[in-house]
Amino acid sequence: MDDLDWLLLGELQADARLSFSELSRRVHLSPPAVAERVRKLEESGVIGGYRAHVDPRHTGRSVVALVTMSCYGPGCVLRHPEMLDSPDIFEVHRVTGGACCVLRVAVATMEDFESLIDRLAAYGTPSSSMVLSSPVPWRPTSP
Amino acid sequence: MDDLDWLLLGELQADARLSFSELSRRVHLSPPAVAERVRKLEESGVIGGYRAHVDPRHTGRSVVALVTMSCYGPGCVLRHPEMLDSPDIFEVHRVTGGACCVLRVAVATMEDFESLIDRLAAYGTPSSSMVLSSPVPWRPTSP
DNA sequence: GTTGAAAACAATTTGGT
DNA sequence: ACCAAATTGTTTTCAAC
Repeated sequence: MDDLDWLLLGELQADARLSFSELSRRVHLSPPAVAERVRKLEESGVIGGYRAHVDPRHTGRSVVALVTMSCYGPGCVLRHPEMLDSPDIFEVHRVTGGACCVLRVAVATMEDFESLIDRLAAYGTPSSSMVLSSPVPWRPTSP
Repeated sequence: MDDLDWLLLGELQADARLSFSELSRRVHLSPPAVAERVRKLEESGVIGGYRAHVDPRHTGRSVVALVTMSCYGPGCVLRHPEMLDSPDIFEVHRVTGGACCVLRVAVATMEDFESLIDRLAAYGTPSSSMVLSSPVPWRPTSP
């Protein structure tokens, strides 16, 4: 991971669809050199994939929330992956502190949200914070 | 947004580097049709960009946390964007509830984390949950 | 890591249903 | 809205260095 790798990572984080040729122009390296560096970044796991980013709010999922689950023991939602296998749940993070995990969820309506919370409540105590806006929706990893 | 659009979104969320030709094969549509549909998805904002996903933990940032900031009034961190302009802060979400915002942060060491918390404490009261693991690190948006 | 050439591939335009 | 065909251009991938 030298400066050149970070340059490539920066470009690909900003636009994952850049061709090796275009990348080679931007970082002033030959296309084969770029291809091999990117391949190594992929194989080493630094690049975990290339994704089109879809804003849930642009697809009818206008209710976004962070749901903190307090549930320990055998009933904990983390021990029931089928519950977490919902298209409404976009991220699950196990955390330290008074809660066991934090979920990022996005649904179309408050009614859907209520129903999701009801389902989650079977495993523990959900505590919800509605996301009003995201001043920093995302930032690239940099050195 | 019909079924075909969702099919395309699914493919591009799984692999943003697919060519229009390859996409056209997968969804059984001609390349020009795919190109125009994707262009429309981009222009309408449904596709917000294409990003290489870099796992911070693979780049030395092994300390990941969710930091909840309690700070209201003129001193609130949300009114000081320069504070949020840090390479250690990857997401900022304004939320309802007892807190004003939630930050996803990733740093190399606990020492770095301590220093970040110290800086944040100038604006309000940070409450940190360390991310132990992410059972669902990410899920694509689907209908 | 570079260069240059060959082969493969992809994007776009056109004309049409 | 879509397809097919052809053109044009680009990208990738060899090889040799």
